[in-house]
Amino acid sequence: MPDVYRALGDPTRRRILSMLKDGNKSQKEIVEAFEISQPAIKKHLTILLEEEIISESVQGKYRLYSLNSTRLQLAYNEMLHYIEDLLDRQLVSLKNYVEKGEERDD
Amino acid sequence: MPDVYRALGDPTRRRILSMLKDGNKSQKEIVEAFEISQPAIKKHLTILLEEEIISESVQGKYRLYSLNSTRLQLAYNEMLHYIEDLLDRQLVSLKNYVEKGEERDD
DNA sequence: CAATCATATAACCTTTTGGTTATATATAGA
DNA sequence: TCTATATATAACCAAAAGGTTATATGATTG
Repeated sequence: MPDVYRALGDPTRRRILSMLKDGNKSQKEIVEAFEISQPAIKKHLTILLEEEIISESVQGKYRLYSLNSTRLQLAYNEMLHYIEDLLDRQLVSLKNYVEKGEERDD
Repeated sequence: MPDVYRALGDPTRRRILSMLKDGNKSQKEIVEAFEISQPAIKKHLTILLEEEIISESVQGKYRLYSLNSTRLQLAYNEMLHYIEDLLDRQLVSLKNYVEKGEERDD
């Protein structure tokens, strides 16, 4: 079972994911958006692929990366579950929070 | 700002948190519940304390640990919010999920 | 106060993580 | 086909993470 925490545990990887939110990106584009080397980026991408948080597709000489929404949503649910269980009855405003998050406010 | 991903990123630490869900525990009790050494547990506790996910209170020769629910919830909200932001419009059934989770089903 | 029990700390080890540079491979185009 | 460009891989490095054992400290109790 893939480890979401591992995937999201690094700030560079979170920045990569945020980039992909705005549409698929080639490895080159990602590399150019950071100050670290291409092999370093490649390693982060490999980890994100391993944890199935992103997907890869080959297009000519380019590699395109995209968010794996399904997996992210699973991760989300997994985390929700875990914290729900932890906080149990003390979980006061989570439903509230999500509702606010989606439709902004009451 | 403390790094919640760091605190929650380790399975042993998540297991410790799950233990504390069932009531406050002394360090000794926690150590006994795991197969690793007391100093190893102590290190995990220190990290959780640093990130303010748990609190400590001295009681005689014991150290009692308890969940810091507020902080824990903030931590998860931060992570969940990040994922929400990633999924943005694609986040279809989150509200649904939470509602079902809370009031069972339709 | 001596012994015991719970916790703290020091020193050390191995593996993982996140990075590097140098170089190989593969595809596209002139 | 030769060249330029995109990506992959190898070899290496330093620091952090997660663990160990040995030992010190501090509180409780016989």
